[in-house]
Amino acid sequence: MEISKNFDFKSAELKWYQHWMDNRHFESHPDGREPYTVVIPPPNVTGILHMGHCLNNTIQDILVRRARMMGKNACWVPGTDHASIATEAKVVQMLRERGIQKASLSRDEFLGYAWEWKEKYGGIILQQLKKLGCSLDWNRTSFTMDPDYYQSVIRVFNDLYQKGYIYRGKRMINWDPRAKTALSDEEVIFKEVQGKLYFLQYQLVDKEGNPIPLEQGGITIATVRPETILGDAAIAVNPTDERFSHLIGTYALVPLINRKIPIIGDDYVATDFGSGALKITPAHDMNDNQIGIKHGLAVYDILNEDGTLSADAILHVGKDRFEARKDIVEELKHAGHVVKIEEYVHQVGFSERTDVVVEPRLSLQWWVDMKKISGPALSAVNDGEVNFHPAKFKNLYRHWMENIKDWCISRQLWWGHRIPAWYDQEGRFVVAMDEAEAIAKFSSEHGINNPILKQDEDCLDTWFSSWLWPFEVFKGISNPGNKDVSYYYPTQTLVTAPEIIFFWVARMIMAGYEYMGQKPFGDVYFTGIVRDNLGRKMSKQLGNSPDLLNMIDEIGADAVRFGILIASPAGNDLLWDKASNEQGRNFINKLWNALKLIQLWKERAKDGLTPEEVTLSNDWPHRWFEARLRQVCTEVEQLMAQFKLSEALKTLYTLIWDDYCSWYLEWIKPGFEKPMDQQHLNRAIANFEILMERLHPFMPFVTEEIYNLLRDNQPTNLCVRQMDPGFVFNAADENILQEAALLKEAITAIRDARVKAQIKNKDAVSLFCTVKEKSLWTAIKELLCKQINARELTFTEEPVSDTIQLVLGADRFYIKTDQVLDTAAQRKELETELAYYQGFLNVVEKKLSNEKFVANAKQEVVDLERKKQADALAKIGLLQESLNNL
RNA sequence: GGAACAUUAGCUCAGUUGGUUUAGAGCAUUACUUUGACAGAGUAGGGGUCACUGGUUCGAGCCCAGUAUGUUCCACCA
Repeated sequence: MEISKNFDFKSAELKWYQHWMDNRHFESHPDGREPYTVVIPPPNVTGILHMGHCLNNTIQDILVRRARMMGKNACWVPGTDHASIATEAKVVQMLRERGIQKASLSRDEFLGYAWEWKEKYGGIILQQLKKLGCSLDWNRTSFTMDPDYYQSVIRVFNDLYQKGYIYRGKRMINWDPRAKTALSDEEVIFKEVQGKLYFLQYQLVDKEGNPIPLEQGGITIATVRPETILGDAAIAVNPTDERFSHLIGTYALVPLINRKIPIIGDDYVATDFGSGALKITPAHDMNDNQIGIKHGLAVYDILNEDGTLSADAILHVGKDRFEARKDIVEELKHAGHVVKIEEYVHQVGFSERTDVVVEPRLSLQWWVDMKKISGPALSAVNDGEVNFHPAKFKNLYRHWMENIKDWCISRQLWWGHRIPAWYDQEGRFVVAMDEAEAIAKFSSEHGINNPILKQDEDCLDTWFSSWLWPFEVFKGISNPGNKDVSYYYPTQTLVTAPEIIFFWVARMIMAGYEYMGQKPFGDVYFTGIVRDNLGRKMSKQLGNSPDLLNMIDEIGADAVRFGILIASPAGNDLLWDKASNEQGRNFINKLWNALKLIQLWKERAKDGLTPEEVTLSNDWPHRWFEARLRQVCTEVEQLMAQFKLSEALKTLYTLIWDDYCSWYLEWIKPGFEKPMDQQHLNRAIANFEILMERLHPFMPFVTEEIYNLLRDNQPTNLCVRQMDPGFVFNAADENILQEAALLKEAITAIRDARVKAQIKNKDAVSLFCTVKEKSLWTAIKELLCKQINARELTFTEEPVSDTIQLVLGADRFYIKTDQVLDTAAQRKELETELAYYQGFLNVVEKKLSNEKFVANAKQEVVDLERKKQADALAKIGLLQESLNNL
């Protein structure tokens, strides 16, 4: 059968993915087998595939495919996340492009557009995962706003509220003035900003408001946000600060508006920063708020939700906060309050989603009391119920969980799960599953018939739905105890990015224990962050993120999978470079060429060759390779168990490239134009099949294609071939592996000697040797001669003159050739080697002559050194002898 | 400011409880080879005071202390 020159990945990818789908190989149903369940970290419904997804999903696919081939019932659940803020922002932008303002739409109209948009563009990313070869069970595709899922989120909210774990409270939150929504702490990114520190003097007044002359002590405060003085409620000083302590109990006037505020003492104030006196603005600073509560201060909320100044500010009402800052500085200068202005670098919080400066703001929001549900989740990770890979994330997790803060779950958005709380006109509220239930509840609680209630306008934080993902994809809440959730939950492995350990992983563990009574997954594998070859994070702004789909199109999915994985050390970020794709492509080419050779042999194969026709009369190379194969399979198994996927792939790469192609196929290769023995061929094919089997989870398309061609396109599926669990390394293999090491060493050394003596490959030589293990060398001498183009191998006890002499371990070889030998070069060669061993011997003997070493070291260590010494001495002896023979 | 982790060849990394030939791999690089699966190949070589300074030990890439650099997380003193 004609084989194409190269692997045609384009047609193979289409063909095999379709074939696997047609044969329903990715579908899973509960049965008697052990399940292996993985839920995909749901990408944003609006997302498109990038390098991070590529890494993450390649890893999941490897785990799932491998489990499928190891007799497990593998189930990988796909789906998408509604991603409230990100999606709403995209819809708003789409509307703006069409000339529609969100503010002009009703909630229902807006949601109509949003759903339309979601149906059209949502889920593109899932189609893209197919290109990568991901073996997801597409029948199970979930979306966090599917009707059942939506209901479950509402149910969980109701349940937590009833348990008293959810409350409504006015608290300082991070406010995004562009998105006009609250942000959780995790959604705020602090950046270093060059700003100015303004030193402002406040007039001191007595209790009645009469000015105290400045000579007796005005008070200077320092601030980076001068506009917030309009919200000042006090000035605080440290009670131990002698400069100011006498002022505690007196008053100051806020510049420009002349509000009388008290001067209070609080040891929170640092004496060595700024002026030593701190203005307190309870509505606009987290710490000031705490101090305000402590001292019972008034609250002046000077900002509107869009970041403009409110009526409470008195001045500059309606002006943007940054405009107001500029203007107020001018006014303060004018009025003589500015003492000095210093350049100042400080950290400012920015919104992760909109990148505007976040405003700490007092606001009425819904909260989850996390301490109530975090306990089991903390001990689960501490006690190894849930294992993190790499383990270093365990510390991070513990630290966060032990200092966990309440979770602000309301978001001022329309796209998402609407908060199931209903209010009457007086602001009294009930939490219920729906409006009817709300009305009933309200009536009975407040004794009002047919109350007029209005549902909360806000939505829940996206993560408040995705924390239910591992069980709600199996309808664990909407249909409790169903067959699927009982079978598949808890899932086995979660593969995700370390950035969302708190957003998502921790919360899933909490929800798992709270609602299923057990952990959501046994292992969490944290992938690294994909960076470019300069170490920069890949991002749209930098434009350093390659177009993944283009790449797959250009070089093939298998090469891309290989490329990203080989560059991905366990537990580290990976610096990805296009060159690693090329390594993948070269590897595929190597596989393809091995296939071509096998196919060529198939055409020339004959049964029952005469002994003269069979190149190898014994099966030594097969026995060796099969031992090596078992050894590597065991290694790979161990590496996979530790989630060292990259190393597992490297190990297979070496096995295939070096052991199978470079050694094994060469060893069984018949002479030029000689027929191939069918028995040999069969074993080579069987071994090739096992290689493809073990490689398949990593590179599914090319392996499936080769496997089918090896079987001459009989209907087979590598995809669901079952790995033999008994195919593991055993001690009996050790012997032949060592023999092979000797043989390889001899071949390499003799080839090297030939090259150095400039003996052409086609010129045959004669080989003589003095060896210890004569029986071994007798068995493999034919093999050796073929590899180095020697006419024959003759055993001898005496030195052979006019030859190239080699010392290999305790054995010695003589290469006889018709060519004139360059004795000087040979001498140099031997002398270099001699010098090395003498140096080595020195080190060993130095050790052995150290009495303390001999006295203190373990006996086996000393024995080993003695053996090294003996070996080195023997080697030196042989080398010197060779030199003398020259 | 606090903490965690890292620092081994040009690059990316192994190096398992301190002794396993005077430190390994892949990629890159250099020289040579080359017509029978594969130049997208083969063979060989070069390249490292294992960040630095001390310490423990008969013995340190590995353990301890400190220093430097980097990454990440936490906090955010106005």
